[in-house]
Formats: sequence, structure tokens, C-alpha cells
Amino acid sequence: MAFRAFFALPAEKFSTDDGQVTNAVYGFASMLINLLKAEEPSHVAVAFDVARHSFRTEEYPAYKDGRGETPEEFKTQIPIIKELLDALGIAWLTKENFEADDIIATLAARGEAEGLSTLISSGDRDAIQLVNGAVTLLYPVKGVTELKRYTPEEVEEKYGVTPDRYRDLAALVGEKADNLPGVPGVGPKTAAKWIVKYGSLDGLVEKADELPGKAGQSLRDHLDDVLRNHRLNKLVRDLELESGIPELAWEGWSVAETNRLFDALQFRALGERLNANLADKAVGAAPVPVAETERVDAAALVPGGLADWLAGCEGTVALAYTGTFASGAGSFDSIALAEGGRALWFDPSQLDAEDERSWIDWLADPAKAKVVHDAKAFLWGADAAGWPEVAGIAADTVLGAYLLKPEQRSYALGDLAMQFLGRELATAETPADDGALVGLDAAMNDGAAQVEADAAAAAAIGEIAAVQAERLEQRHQEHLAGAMEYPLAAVLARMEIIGIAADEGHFADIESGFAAQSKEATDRAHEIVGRSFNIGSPKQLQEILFDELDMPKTKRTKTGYTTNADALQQLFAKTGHPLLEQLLRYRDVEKLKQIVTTLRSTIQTDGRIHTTFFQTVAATGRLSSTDPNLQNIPVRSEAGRAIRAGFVVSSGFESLMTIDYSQIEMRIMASLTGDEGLIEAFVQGEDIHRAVAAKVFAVAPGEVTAEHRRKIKAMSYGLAYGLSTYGLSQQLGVSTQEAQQLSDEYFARFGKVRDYLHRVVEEARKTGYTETIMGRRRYFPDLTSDNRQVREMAERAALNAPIQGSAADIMKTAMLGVDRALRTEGLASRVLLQVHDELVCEVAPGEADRLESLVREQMSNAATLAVPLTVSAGFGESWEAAAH
DNA sequence: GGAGGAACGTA
DNA sequence: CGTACGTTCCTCCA
Repeated sequence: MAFRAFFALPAEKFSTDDGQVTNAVYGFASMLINLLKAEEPSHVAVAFDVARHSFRTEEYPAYKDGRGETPEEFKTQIPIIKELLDALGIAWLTKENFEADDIIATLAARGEAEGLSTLISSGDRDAIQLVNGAVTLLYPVKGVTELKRYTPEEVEEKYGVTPDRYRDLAALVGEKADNLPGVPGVGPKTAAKWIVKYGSLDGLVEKADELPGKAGQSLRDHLDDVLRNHRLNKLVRDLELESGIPELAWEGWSVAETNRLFDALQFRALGERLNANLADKAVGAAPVPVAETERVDAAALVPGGLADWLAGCEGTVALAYTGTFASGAGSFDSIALAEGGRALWFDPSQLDAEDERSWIDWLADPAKAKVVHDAKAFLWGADAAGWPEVAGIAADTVLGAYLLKPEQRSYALGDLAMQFLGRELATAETPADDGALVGLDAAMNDGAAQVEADAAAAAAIGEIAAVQAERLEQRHQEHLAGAMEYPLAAVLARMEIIGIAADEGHFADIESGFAAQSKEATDRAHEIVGRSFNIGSPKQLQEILFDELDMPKTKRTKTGYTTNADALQQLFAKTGHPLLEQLLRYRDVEKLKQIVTTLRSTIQTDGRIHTTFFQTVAATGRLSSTDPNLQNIPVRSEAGRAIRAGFVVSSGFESLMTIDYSQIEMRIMASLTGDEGLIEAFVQGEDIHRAVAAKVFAVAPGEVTAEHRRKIKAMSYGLAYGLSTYGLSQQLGVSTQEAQQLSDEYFARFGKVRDYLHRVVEEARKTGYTETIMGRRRYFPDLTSDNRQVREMAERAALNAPIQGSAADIMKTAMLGVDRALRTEGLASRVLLQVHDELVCEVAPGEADRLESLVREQMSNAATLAVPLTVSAGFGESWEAAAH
């Protein structure tokens, strides 16, 4: 039943913050609670298999062969289910060398002997043989909560034979899941017909010689299989068990223990269901009363009512909004406010002057605490609506959920309601049935349902924020939430609203330049091949390169052989074929063309590009940028840098300033590892790679060659990513032996770095997570996977997460400091972009020096490490010109 | 029209 | 057989 639940419920929706999947536990518990409530049993027991091995595999080694490996995510849930059963006061049994069904068969037989009536809930059809007047099978139809009752009559109706003959039928038909082949060509219909006609399998076997036709011959040919199946599918009814029937009496469930367990599993609805349905069987502390439902008194605004409503608020107000929001702007359709069981709904475009004034005052008042779901889009809308200031945002449920579970893909309100409150969110289409509507005639008003749904959303946001606050506190992440992520949303909103000025003419120029080169490369390639083809199609390229031109095969991909730039380069080195040059040139220039085309299309009417920074996408804590992504604008090639020249200073400002951390991740590594050699290299070294190379190769810094430095640089950077010896050798173009030797020498000199990297992974395996210097967590359930590839990927991610994540923490802290300082110092300069370790700012006239020292100060003091946080800055008319 | 893969840009 | 992302194009499928 647990296994069925595992496949019936989506794992993504049932897992705890720390990555423990709970879908099987949840489904099993849910089914069990239903059963306990509906059937009111006097005695209950749950049987488990011990292992796949049993007396059946001894007789027939291929028994259950062909089943895949039991998924790791399922295995880890079994001990939890046993814990759950303990908390529920329900006995659970196992028996070495036997299967769970044998235990069930034994208990059913004993119950029958004692005159009890027995219910079996099992997803294994073998249990059908146990059905009789005193024994009923509840067999899952769909998922695990819908069960079909099999009495002897039901069995006969469905299978055409009585339960005591079911084994005969199963032996003939076979059981694919157990790897027990039956008689080919004989299905349940023929089998039932034979059994009815000859009374039993024994009767049938006696007359096997007389059976006509193909089916008869088939039976004769496979008689041994059938007899084997029949022996194996017999459940054992007389096992010796540790517990007799008296020990299985169900006395009730422990309130304290189930609360503790459900809390740990982050189940909310189940505890309430236990309370509501099985209160009379609760043991221990009085059951917690059923929690207040989402009933909210929702009122649509009557003119002048907003001021009164807001004046009546004493605590934190939860705010839900609807509307259209994109690229640093937006407009509201509705806003709903909820506080203490009452809610107010309004269309902000319809406010009268008095309401609008009190609304704007309330928004700007930092003492009026607000919680929202996605503050950033709200801030865009507020800016577009002309509400000058929004202060007092005490929590954002999207960001809270991200800190608790940074790998999650969606933080939609409905998902969070399920995750944190254990309930579905009411919508206009499926309203909560107990909702009450005040101030509106709910009866036939279409809008009423919407009002109520929005009010319920606001109320849910408040509740979610409360649950999150508790969990964040347990993890000591209140500071990370309240002093970093929540206030950072406002900083990002300002950056997005401002945008960065684009030089459309410049973009247009280089776009046509790239387009011409792209066309030329395409034409040349067609010429060389002697016909036209789609140069952008890897599939067609493969045909041409590997079939027609018979070039050596490259590394495999899922769909064939790679044609990526690395591979094309290597092919060119081997073959010198002129086509490869054109392909590489095409790829290069076409990519640049596409980037410019996209950038042009995102320039808004204000002549600026307004990206969106996502704060909840990267599991490490970094930001991401979309629509367009301004964190991956080319910089490495000269042609690429021409694109950066199109991001320019706007009128009213004197220049752009770029300012970045130098080698921040290596510095963090030096600090976290405490490696004296590396720290020393940073404290004194002008050129860190040269300093490290000098130590590794035991030469004076002045004698370090370019080749030494290049190798060390690759090695140093690779460390933080878990680069393997093989990977290092590939990157440096040397043998693995040489890469191994380099690695050995490196670690001989910087031993603490290796110790640290091992320690991080070890620790993560123990606790399940890694932590950054500011307490941001990332969980790694895959570290214990049986699959080597999966496990090793998790190991690399785990050793990178604290380094990349700490760098993200530091930059976020710096951005908050810069934002605060700009405002208190009254500078007009502003931050436009963040590119992980770099900020791009727009410098107001005469502010260059003050801005630089202010930002430098904030960036270098954002954290105290064992090494200095070095920052470098440059100024110019464009992003390219401001490079340094 | 959507999904998935390949490719490639950044830190 | 190096982490973290987003975008684009092509291909396949419904």
C-alpha cells in the first residue's frame, strides 16, 4: 500500500524542507486514518517484507526477478512509516524469510479461529485467496484512498471463481510482477472456465490430456510452470509470530508522538484529521482542537471604508494582490487585506481621495507591518501607481519558502498553502464552502466569489508567514530572512524599475555586422559542402561531418555525436577541414547576433532595458536575471565586448561605474579552509595565481612562467567545483598523470583545502545540508544515493554550495549596505545591475569619488574573512568602457 | 504548440 | 568525468 502511495502521489509536492520525500508516508497514513475511522477495528496490525529474499526465492530463484531496484526515495520512507505506526499505537510485524502476505494470511487465520471478522488492506492480489465469510479484502482501485471491498461474492463476480480457487486461476494465468509465467494463450477467462468445469486445478490436471485445441496443448507444455506457480502463490497461514491477537488490540494513538512526527514531516492536515475523526481514540494530552478553518469575513470596500479598516488594524496585515506585472512595472486589478479573521477587498483604481490618502500613508508607515506574497512585483505596481513609498514589509512568503527549500521550482501561493498549511486554497471557481460574505449580496454576484477568494488568499498569506517564521527561527535564519532577503527585494525592485540605458543605434549597427558575417560563413559552408543545408541543425551537421565527410566520431550525446565548439575545434586540429572553420565562425557570430537581436527587442519606450532579477531560482542563493538575462552578456571576445558598449550612461548622469570583487570565491575558500599558505598568498600577493604557483612549483614568484600560472589558475578555480583529475587534464590539455601530479603538489602545499572540501561533503552527508557563512542552507538528499553518478554530482554540488552561496550572501549584504548608504548620504547615483560579483552603477554628476568610496567600503566590509575582500572599480561612458 | 535536447553566453 | 544560471534553435510529437 505504501508502494502504491509512492507512485500515486507526486514526490515534489510531498517532501520536507530538508529534502526527505514523504509521499508514501502521507498516502499510507491518509489511507490508514480513513480505515481506522470507517472500520473502527478492535485490533490492527501492519505487515512488512523484510527483504526480497524469502523461502520462495529459495525454491525459485527467479521469483520477483525483473523488478527494478526499489527506489531510494521509497526505501527511506519505510522507517518513517514504522515510526508513524508506533506513534499511532499500531503493531507492525515482520518475519525473516517470509513475505508480508504470509503474515497477513497467518493473522487472518488466527482471527478467524477466534471468531473475529478480518479486513485485509493489500495491493497484492495473492490476498484474494484469503477471502471468505469472515475475511474481506480491501483492494486499492486508484491511488490508495479508494478501496474496493472483496467479499466471496465480489471475488466470484470479478474472477469467475470462488476465493478458495483463486490460487488455481492465478497459477494458470501467471503473475508478471512476481516473474511467474503462466500458460501462454490462457488468460483469466479461459482459466476460470476450466476451473469451473473441472472443479479445481487438481481436477484440471487430471484431465489435461483431454483438453482440446491450442490452449490445451499449451497447458500440457507448461504444466510444470503451473504447478510451480501454485506452490509459490500459496500464502502461509501458520507462521510463528512474536505477537498474538491480544497484542494487536488497538488502544489508541499518542497525541504527543503524532504531533511530534507530523511536525517533523511537515504534515498539517493529517494531525487535524486525526483530531477530527479519531478524537475518542486519542491517548495522552487532550487532542488539540481542530484548527480554525480559512473562514474569513470578506468585505468589498464601501467608499471611505479603507481608512476605518486600516485604523482598526492592530497587528500585522496580510496583503494579496492581483494584476499584471512585468519588467519593473505593473498595474493592480485588486488588493485584499486580511487581519485577524476579517478582510477587506478593493480595486485600487477606484479609491476615493480620502481612501487613497490613508492607503498611501499606511503603505509608507514602517510601523504598520505588512506581509505579502512576492513583494517585488507589488513594489513595481506601487511605483507605477504613484504610491511614493512602501515600508514595513515584515515578510514575503515567496522568499520565506525559498530560504526553507531553495531547490523548489514553484512558490505559487496555492502550492505554499498546501505545503505550509496543509490545505487547498479557495479560488473563485472552488470557493471554501463555509465562507461568509459581508457587505455584498453574495447570492448571484459573480464578483463576490472573487472577492472571497482574494480575501482567503490574503488570510492564507498571513498564516503561511507565521508558519514560516517559526521554521526560520528553528533554523536560526530569522536574520537571513528579515535582514537580508526581505529587504533585498526592495533594492532589486528599484534596480528593475530604473533599468539601464541602451544605445539602439549601436546595437543596430553591430547586429547588421554580425548578420553579414553569419551569412558569409553560412554561404561558405554551403559552398564547401556543395549544397545548401541548415547550418543551425546539429542533426544535419552530424550527417555531413560523420557520414558524408567521414570524420572521426566525437563524444556521444543522447541523440548522436556532439558538434559543440570544443569538438569542432578538435576535429579541425585532426582534419584541418575548411568546413569546420566556417561552422565555428558561424556559431560564434550567430550567437552574438541573436543576443543583440534579443536585446534590441527588450528596449522599452523609455530607451532602457529593464531586466527582472529572480531571488528564488538559484539553489545556492545567487540571483538570476531574465527577460533579458543581463548576467550573461559576452565579455570574453572582442566582438562580444562590442555588445557591452551598447549599455550606456543616460542623460543626467556622468558615467557608468563597474565595481567588482576580485577572486571572491577563492578568498572565501581560503577563509573557510583556514589554510595558512593560501591566506598568506592573498594577504601579500599582488597576483594570487602567481603567488600560488610559486608555492606549488617551489620557485620564486619572479620565476613563475605563464604556463605555471595558467595551470594553477585552472586548478584553483576547478577546486571549488569539484573538478576531477580527468577534467583538469582535459582542460589543460595534459595527460591525467600530469594532472594528478599537479593536484598532488597543490595539495601538498595547501593541504587544508583538501581537508575542508572533504569535510564539507562529510558533514553534508551527516546533517543532510550545507551552510553558507550567513546560515543559508541547501539540502542534498542525493548524497546517500546508490547511484554513483547521482551521488557524485551531489558531492560536487555540496562542496560548491557553501562557496558560491557565501559569495552570494556577501554580495547581497553589500547591495543592502550600498542602497542604505546612498539614501542616507543623499546621493543621486544608483545601482543598475548585479552580475554575481560585480555591480554596475550610474554615476550622478560630481559624485564619482564619493560613490566609489561608498561602494568600495560597503563591498569590502560586507563580511569579515581571514583575507581582505579586494574590490576594483572603473568608470566610462558604457559598460564596456567602464571595464577595468 | 509544447517538451526536450543541444549549444553557448556569464560568474 | 566542474558549479550556478537563461535563451535560442531544432526536432519530435500530439
